[in-house]
Amino acid sequence: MNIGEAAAASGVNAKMIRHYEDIGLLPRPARAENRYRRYGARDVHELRFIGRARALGFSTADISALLALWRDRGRPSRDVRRLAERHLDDMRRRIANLEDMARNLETLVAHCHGDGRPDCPILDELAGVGG
Amino acid sequence: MNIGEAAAASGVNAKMIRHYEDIGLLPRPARAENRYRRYGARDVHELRFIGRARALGFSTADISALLALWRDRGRPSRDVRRLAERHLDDMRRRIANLEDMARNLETLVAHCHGDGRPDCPILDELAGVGG
DNA sequence: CTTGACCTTCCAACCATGGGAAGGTCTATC
DNA sequence: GATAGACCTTCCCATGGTTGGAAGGTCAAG
Repeated sequence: MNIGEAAAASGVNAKMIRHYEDIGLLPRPARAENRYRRYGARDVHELRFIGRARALGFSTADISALLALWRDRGRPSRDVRRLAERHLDDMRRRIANLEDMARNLETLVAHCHGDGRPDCPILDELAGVGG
Repeated sequence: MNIGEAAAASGVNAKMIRHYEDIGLLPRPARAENRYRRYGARDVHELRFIGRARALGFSTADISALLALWRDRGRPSRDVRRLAERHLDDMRRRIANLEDMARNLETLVAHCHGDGRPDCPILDELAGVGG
C-alpha cells in the first residue's frame, strides 16, 4: 500500500510517516518502480504503536527505545517499566509546574475587578508593585 | 548599564534580552559609542515584568499585549483580566491533557511486573494487544 | 602588551508538526 | 489519447523559547 493508505490505516499522517523515517524511527520502506514507498501490515502496526505512544506523551527518542524493546521478544519488562516511570515523572513535574502557574494566576484573576476601572492586581504583580 | 548588568539586575539573561528586542517585545535601547547597548532602571523594570510574566507561563505574544496594557495607564482592567483568563483556560487544557496521559500510563505501569519477565502490559497496550 | 571578561552579530540546534513549492505518476472520464 | 484531479516525490521553511557557539570588537587590570 502507498503512504496515503498507510496513513489512513494507522492514523499517522503521511508527513509524519516520512519524518519518522527521516529520524530513523522507522526503517526505510521498499519502493515501487515509481519510487513510491510501499507499506505492509507490519508497518501499519508499527505506525499504530507510534501513534499510541505519542498519545501517552512519549518523545520520539523514548518511542525509538520502546520500539526496540518491543521488537526484542526476550527483553525484561523491567526495562520498559523504568522508561515509562521516567516519562511519568517528567509529566508529573510538568503538571506540577503548570498547576503552580495556574494557581498563582487564578489568585490574581480573582482579585481583579475586570471592569472599566484601570487598577489591576495582575499588572501590579507583574510590575512588582507590592510584591 | 551594559546588557550583562541589566541581565544580572533583572534575572533575564543577556541572550534573551537581545531576543526580546529582536521580536519587538522591547524597544531598541540606546547605544554607547562602542555600540554596546545601554540600559536604565526603566528597562530593568520591564525586564523584571517580562520575567514574572514568563514565570506565569504567558507567551511572548501575550506579554507584548500585557506590556502595552501596562504602559497604558487608563486601560480597563477588563482587558487584562480577559487576557489572563484566556491564558488560564489554555493552561487548564494543557494540564487536563497531561493528567489524562499520566493517568493512563500510571495504570499500565501499575500492571507491569517490572522484573526479569518479558511480558509487559505497557508494550501490549502500545502494540494494540487486547486493546 | 597581554589576558580575560565583556560586548557585537550571525548561524544553528532542539522538538513535533505543518505549509507549500516544483515536479513526477496514476486513474477516471470524455 | 488528452485532460483533470488525486496522489506521490524531494526540498525548504516556519513555529516558540531557549541555548550554544563562532568570529570579531572593546575594555580594564596587570
